Amino acid sequence: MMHRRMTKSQKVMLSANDWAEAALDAIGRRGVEGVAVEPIARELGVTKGSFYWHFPNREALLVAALQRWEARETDEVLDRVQQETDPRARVKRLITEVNTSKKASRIYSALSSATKPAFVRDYVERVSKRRLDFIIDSYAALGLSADNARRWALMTFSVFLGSLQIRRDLPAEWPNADEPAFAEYVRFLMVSLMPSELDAANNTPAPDVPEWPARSGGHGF
Amino acid sequence: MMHRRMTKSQKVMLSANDWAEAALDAIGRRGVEGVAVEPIARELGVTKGSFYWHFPNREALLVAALQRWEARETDEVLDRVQQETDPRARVKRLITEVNTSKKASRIYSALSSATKPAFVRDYVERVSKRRLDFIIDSYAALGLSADNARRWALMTFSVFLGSLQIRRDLPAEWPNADEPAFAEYVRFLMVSLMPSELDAANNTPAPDVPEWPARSGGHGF
DNA sequence: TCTTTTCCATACGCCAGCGTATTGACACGC
DNA sequence: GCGTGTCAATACGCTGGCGTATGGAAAAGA
Repeated sequence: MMHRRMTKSQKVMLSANDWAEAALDAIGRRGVEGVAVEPIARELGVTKGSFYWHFPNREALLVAALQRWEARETDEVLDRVQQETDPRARVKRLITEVNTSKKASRIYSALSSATKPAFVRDYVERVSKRRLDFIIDSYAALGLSADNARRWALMTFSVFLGSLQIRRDLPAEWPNADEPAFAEYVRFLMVSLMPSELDAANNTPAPDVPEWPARSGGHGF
Repeated sequence: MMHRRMTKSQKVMLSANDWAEAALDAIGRRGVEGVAVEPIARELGVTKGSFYWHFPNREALLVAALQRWEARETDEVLDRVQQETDPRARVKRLITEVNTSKKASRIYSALSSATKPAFVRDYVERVSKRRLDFIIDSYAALGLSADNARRWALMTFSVFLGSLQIRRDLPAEWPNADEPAFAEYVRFLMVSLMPSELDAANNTPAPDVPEWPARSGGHGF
């Protein structure tokens, strides 16, 4: 529901949110350093005279963009996954979520590798921690101990983040969502990232296994 | 073996490699955009008069830094892992390699999210592909089919990349290398990222498993 | 000794982006 | 109509980084 204010002889009036959204887009396309007032103004078809009415300076624009990002990455994304009540379905949803919104993943990685405005790291840390905690809770809901849930969650979160990076750095190696190889890989990951019932029942604090344990079943049939 | 040329009254003379190395360091600390001639010159204790004797422009410096990076990330790192002949030991080495050289991982992620000099993506793609291919070969050496080796390798590479990102974005959530939790997590990953002998024997092109198969054994005892 | 080469400093012009100041155009209340 | 508030254009100074031009000092040959 875009509530565009039209005035000045049918020309679009910009709001602070429009600028924040454009800044987020710039982060995804050019990185945090690419959030420059005058280039974004050109993209929006105005001059920076408009910007400095809505914001005091560039840093305020970055903060606004980061607040929007944090809200979206928690409320929206997590809510979408949280609709799944079954923890297994949650993990699967998380995996398939990798292939949605290439733009969102670019923003995430751009913010992750950003260093210059120091407060960016705070937003990244909060969003990342919320995601990890959510996965931990999902595994805990399966009956795993706290330590085991944390281990599974760390691995699953790593797969999630790593998959985003592979899809960007090696797009040719990543199966397309419409190919059968993609569905096969998702099923493969589900098997690998889901503990068995025995794991849930046997909650040892440390995996007291021999060095290279032979695992029976699970993959291959 | 640093072959430092000392002249001009005991002042260190810089070489092109010194500049390239400083540029790599700048990439890790400030990102690709942070590779600026004059700031690096200040860090090296010289002026840009020195730089423009060794390089024609900033782009040449970036190319030199990227060439050094590509050489190091393939020859050195892979050779270190390749010394392990056992494919299982290779994967374990790769996992523990996550916790070494925080600086190298920062460079990797900075280059991954870089967009402005387009040729950066070529270097990232080549290095990433070599790493993935190496992991694929390692799994293939276990007797897996090409498809299965690729699936396992994609998952392991994802875990590797994702772990680097978690260690940077959520350092508090990542176990320290000296804590017992780290060793436990490594063993956990080894179990999860290693196919069983049954998998190697049963090379079905697709994991023909039920939706949520029950896996027996492996974790928890 | 006296060139020549090597490496660096200094000074300059240029451009892009930040932030400010000022003005202007339109909408709306009265 | 007339002020007032809202949003944007224009013009300006400032800074930081790029690239060039030129000079200079030390080392290396001759």
